[in-house]
Amino acid sequence: MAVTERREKRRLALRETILEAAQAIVREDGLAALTIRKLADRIDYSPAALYAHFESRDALLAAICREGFAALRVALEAAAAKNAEPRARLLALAFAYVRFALDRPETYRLIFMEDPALTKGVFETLETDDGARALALIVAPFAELRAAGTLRRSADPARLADVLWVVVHGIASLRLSCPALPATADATVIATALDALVEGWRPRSR
Amino acid sequence: MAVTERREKRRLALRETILEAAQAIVREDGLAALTIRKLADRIDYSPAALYAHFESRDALLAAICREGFAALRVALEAAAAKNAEPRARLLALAFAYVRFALDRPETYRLIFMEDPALTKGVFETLETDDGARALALIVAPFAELRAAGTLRRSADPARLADVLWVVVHGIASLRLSCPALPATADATVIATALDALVEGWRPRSR
DNA sequence: GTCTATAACTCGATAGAC
DNA sequence: GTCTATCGAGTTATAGAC
Repeated sequence: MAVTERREKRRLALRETILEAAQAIVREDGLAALTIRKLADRIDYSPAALYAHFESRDALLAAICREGFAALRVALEAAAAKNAEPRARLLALAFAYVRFALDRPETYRLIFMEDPALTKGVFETLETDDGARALALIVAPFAELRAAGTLRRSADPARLADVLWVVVHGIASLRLSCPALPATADATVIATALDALVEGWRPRSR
Repeated sequence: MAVTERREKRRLALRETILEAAQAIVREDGLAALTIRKLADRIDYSPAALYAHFESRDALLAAICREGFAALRVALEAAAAKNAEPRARLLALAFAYVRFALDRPETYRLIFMEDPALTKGVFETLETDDGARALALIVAPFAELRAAGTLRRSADPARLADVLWVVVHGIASLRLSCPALPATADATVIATALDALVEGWRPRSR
């Protein structure tokens, strides 16, 4: 079946080409600029051809979302791998998260700031549960800090991780929609919040 | 000049009618559902008539934004007024903020999660500087806590206020776009973050 | 599978009559 | 100011030829 095999290979390659071109358009001109016509034009196919690979524009968006989220997880894993010390790792994770959002604003926007239905659908179909793995990266350092006695026994690592996530998402999404607004620099907000979380949950002196 | 006066009054009333209908559509079906045609239909005017009152759809959106932000400020002021004690006031402000976003999701989205250009334009033309007044509501309690010796002298109230704002915006915007996501309840995230900020910046024991 | 061609819409905005 | 009528440009999606 070498023929059908090659055909399948070509098919997947074209799908990939479409996806990459779509991401490029979204990256360059934003989500609203992604139209089937423009996309087809860019890769020299007719608009109708795309429908053989993606059911609809929404299906295409979902695919972009999934790829984007996977990239975010990779960026976070890279940041985590470089820092053995838990607190430094948390700081690195927070910076990597915000950096990802600022580097790929339209992708981040698509994943976390647009249509809830799209986001929901994407998170439900993530392979290998990217979502849980990404969150686990943030939970782990808090758990380590607690195990080391730096945090109280009553401090719940999952809860602290959610707070930190809320902080970094808050920074990212504000910068994407009202860039001028939090007067405080991103790095300062991250450091202040993380310091507060760790210091605020340190075991009481006595 | 009683005639022109009455005419002006009617004119303003119609402008108000348009604005309210537009807000209703946005509230009910979202920003994308707000079209000139649908709006005109709703108030039994022709599409063209609206252009006598708003230069463009964008101008209409900006007006909705301004009204929405004013409403947010009012909600925050009400929350602040009910709590003399600074820490309780911060908690109440945080809850009021998130509640506003959840009560009027599409309005909140329009103000803080959509087009940066729109947001920028709106914040630059806010009358009586609503923006600064709203932020001042959050800065004040932190300043009071510091003055009372509950926070270190080195704790900057404006910086802590920015962090708290980032937290509440983070919660609000995540709930609007991925409702399922932070597993931790909103109230818990707020309480955890606020506790951390205050406890983490308490004067060192010695 | 991919093409051309087009259906069947949507939209914002404007011209010109009244 | 408000109307009707329409322009011009946009969209997703599909029918049918190849």
